[in-house]
Amino acid sequence: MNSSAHPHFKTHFAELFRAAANAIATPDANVRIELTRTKQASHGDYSCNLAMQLAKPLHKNPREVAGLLIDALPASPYLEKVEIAGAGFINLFLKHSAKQQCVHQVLQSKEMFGHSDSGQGKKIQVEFVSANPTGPLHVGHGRGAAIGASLSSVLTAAGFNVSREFYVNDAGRQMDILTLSTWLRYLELNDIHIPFPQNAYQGDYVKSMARLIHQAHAERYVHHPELVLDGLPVTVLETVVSTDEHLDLLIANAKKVLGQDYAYIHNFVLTEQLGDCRNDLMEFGVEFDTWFSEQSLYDNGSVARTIQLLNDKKYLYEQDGAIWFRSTDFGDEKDRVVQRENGQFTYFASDIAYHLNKFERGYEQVINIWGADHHGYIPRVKGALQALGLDPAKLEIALVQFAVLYRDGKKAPMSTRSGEFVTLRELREEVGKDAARFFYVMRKSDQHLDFDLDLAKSQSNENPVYYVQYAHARVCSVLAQWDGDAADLIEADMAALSSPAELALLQKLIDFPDTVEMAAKEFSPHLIAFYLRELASEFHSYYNSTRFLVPEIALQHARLALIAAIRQVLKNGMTLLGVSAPDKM
RNA sequence: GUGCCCGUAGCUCAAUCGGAUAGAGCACCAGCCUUCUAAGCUGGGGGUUACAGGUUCGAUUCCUGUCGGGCACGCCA
Repeated sequence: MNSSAHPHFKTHFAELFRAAANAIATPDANVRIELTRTKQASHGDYSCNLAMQLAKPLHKNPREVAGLLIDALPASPYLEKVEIAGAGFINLFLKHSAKQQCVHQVLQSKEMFGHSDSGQGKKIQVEFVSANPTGPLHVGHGRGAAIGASLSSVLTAAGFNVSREFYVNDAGRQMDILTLSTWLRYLELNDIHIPFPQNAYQGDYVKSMARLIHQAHAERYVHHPELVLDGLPVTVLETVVSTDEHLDLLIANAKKVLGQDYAYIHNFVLTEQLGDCRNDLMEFGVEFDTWFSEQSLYDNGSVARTIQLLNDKKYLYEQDGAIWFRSTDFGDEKDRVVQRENGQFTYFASDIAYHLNKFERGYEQVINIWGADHHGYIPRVKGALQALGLDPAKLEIALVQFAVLYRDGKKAPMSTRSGEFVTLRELREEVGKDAARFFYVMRKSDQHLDFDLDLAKSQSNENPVYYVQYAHARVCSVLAQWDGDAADLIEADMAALSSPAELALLQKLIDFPDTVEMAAKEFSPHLIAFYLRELASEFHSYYNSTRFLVPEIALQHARLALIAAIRQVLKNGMTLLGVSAPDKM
């Protein structure tokens, strides 16, 4: 990347303009040097608005400043010409040779093209998915998984030291409800029929787990129904009334009558669901470096210690028998309970401990990918970090809007508890991993995603991932029919590539590293998806207008080298998104 | 009711911390396969960037208000 033969143009030109700005003795040397790619060919390849920024402090009109800057601009071997345009833009035109050399760079760097060291090895953690292990992942989780995985890959490519983490909520009430649900299903298998609460987990996977326990342990966990229903109103015997109190009583009874066996069932369902989740995600191309247990924060005293720390700093107070954190000191709407009247810590309490733990592990930047419905939770978490003396700016919360499912043109219901949901696994099996991964990151993460199941399942040519993959397969096909060795193309002379389409393609390849950097900086993997579609589009157009296997060897090799480079960049981009790059379609 | 996010072509979405004539895909219309993969390409119509003000050389972008939509407002997780 840093070879003087292959400069990073934006950086290179920024240095030239910095020198020019200093030379004309600007009173404000702190201006940011901005270089942007132009939209129109008549505006050159790169544009700089420095003259307009300096016009005011220099008390001169922008075009005059532009003239001074150009006069002071050090010579560059890559520039064909420099022009003043519009209100004072300075447009840079690259020499053809400067563009052509990027083919060599791509073919030499191979899968590393697009990688940079701009992240400087900074330790950064991305926490995502973190779904309750109480049932199969659904298509909503899928979006967080796809965005988190792609963003992690992008950050890695941009030179960050990335750690992917899944926070396992194994300590809460939801796990108790799943444990109870499984046990009730197990009792049914033993001909003990207790009305199954509506707000318990209804899914078939609960029955499956009950069968596994039944097969392995027969009637070992059977208890008399009267004990199970102890203390519950008589009416529940006939109905499936389902209040939280009802459920909590059942859970309490289960813990009482099962004793040590409760922990066994709890652990069994947790292990089952976590294993299922892990496999599901692995098949989706999503893997984690760390699966972090919430329960461990209780077991090793982290939660109690963290709360004590907040208390020492005078951010806690007691009211109505509960312990509150004064989050309003940090802009939250109201104070929040960290320890309930019954002595139980809240989820918020363990979450504070968790975030403190993240920074204790040395991460310089932490990114949480959350569903947008959690946005109200941000002020209290950031507030807690601030209270603990940490910089809340080091925690970045990326909100992901839920995917809204459409089936037969209507919204599909989504509720884990009721069992009416489309699972991620189902989606993968029907539309394929590639389509699902690409589809999920096709739009900005803070935008709603309308997921048309019928369209996604139809395998029609409307699926955008095929368009990009097809470009890759087409290049493979051409190179397979050429009787040379692709490795030799690195030596090809690119001077023959001078048509507008070819020069535009060369510039597009040059743009790839910038796009990766931008995606990393803005936490926006969708930029990669858009880039790939644009590159594929330009290639398809080029393919239809130009023959590659032409008789003139120099021209043939130059064109083949170009499409080989395009193939490499398409593959690198698709890899970032977890999409495969097939050789044939 | 309060807070946060959003409102761009018929539909789904882009637009590089404020830049030049706001761009793609789908849909619609008209064309292109005896030539390297037609899952492709070429051309066409489509817009007061919800609305009204403000800030400045310049606003889809920033500020205020109105309208419309989403989400959140537990001693749940």
